[in-house]
Amino acid sequence: MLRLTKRSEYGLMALAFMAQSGQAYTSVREIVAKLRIPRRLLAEVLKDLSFSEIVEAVRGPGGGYRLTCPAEELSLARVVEVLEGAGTVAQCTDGSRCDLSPSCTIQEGINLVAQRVKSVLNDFTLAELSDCTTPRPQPVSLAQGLAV
Amino acid sequence: MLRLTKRSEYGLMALAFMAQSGQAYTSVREIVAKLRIPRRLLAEVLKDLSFSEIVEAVRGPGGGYRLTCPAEELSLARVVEVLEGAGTVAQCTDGSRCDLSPSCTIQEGINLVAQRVKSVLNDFTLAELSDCTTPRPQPVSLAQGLAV
DNA sequence: AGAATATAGCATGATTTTAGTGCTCTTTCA
DNA sequence: TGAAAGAGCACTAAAATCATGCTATATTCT
Repeated sequence: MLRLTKRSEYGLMALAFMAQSGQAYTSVREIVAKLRIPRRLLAEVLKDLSFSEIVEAVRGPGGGYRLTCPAEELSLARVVEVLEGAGTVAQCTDGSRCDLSPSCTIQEGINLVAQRVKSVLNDFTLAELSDCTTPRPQPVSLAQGLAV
Repeated sequence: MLRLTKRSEYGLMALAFMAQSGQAYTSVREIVAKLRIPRRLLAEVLKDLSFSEIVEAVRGPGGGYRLTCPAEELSLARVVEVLEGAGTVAQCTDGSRCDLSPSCTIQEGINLVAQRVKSVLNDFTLAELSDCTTPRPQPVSLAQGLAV
C-alpha cells in the first residue's frame, strides 16, 4: 500500500532515539520505556539492524545498541532495505522478474518511479528525520554541526 | 512494505492500455485478453476509477471505458490515491493522528518523506508511464505532440 | 421486441503479510 | 555468582490483499 511496515517505523523511531543518545549504548528496555512500542518486536528489529551493522550491540549491564555511523550518514533507504527488503513500489523492482512480464506494459515506467522513490529515501538521512521533529531535548554531539 | 497493491498495478496497466486506445472505448474483456490479469479484480478497479471520474464508462455493445482526460494530465498520485487511499509511507500521513503520537519523535520527518514521495507520484503522469515502455504499437492521437 | 454486449452490484473464501508475544540461552560486568 | 542485556527459537492472531461466481441493469443493434 505504499506504506512502511511497523518494523520500519519502530526501527526508525529507535534509531532516531539512539541518534540523540550519542555514543552511549541504549538498551531495548530504555527505548521501549520512552517510545511505548512492543518490546519483542523492537528487539527483533534491532537484532536485524545489528546484523546489518547499522547498529552495534553490546551485552551485559550497561550494554545495548548504538549507531555505527553518524546519523548524518545513515540514509532511510538503507534502513528500509534492511527491514523490509529491496524493491519499492512494485515487487518487480527488486531485480526479480514479473510473472506477467510479457504483458506488462508499464514495467520500465514503474521502475523509473521506484528509482525516484528510492532516491527520496536515499537523500533523507536519519539526522534529518529526527531533526525535523524533536524539540532537541539535550544537546547531541552528533547534531552539533547542523544549521539551526 | 512501500509497495503498490495489485489493484494499483492492474489499474495502471489498464490505464496505460487505454491511453494507447485513444478516444475509443475499451472493454474489460479486451484488456484482460491483452494483459492477462484477473478479470473480476480489474472490473472492480475500473469501477472505482469510473466512480472517481478518472475513466468514463459506457455500457452495451461497443462500450467499455476510456480516459476522461489526456494521459499527460493524469498523475499517478491521483490514481493511487483512488485505488488505495491517501497516506503514503506511514498511516499517520493521511491526516489521521498516530496512536503513539506523543511518543513518536519522527512524525514530522516521516511526513516530509511522505510529501516527497507523493510529489514523485504527482510529477509522474500516465503518459510518461506508458511511454517509458511501450514500443508505441500504433500512433495514438493523444501522444501526438510528444518528443520522440 | 428481443438478442447480444458490457458495466454494476453483491458476498464470500483463500492466501499472504504483518503484528505481536513467551521463554530460554548466552554474554558481560560488577 | 548474580544481575543486566542481547540472541535465538516457534507460534498465534489479525489484517490486508487477492481472487472468484452469479445476477441485475443499461445500451445497442437487428
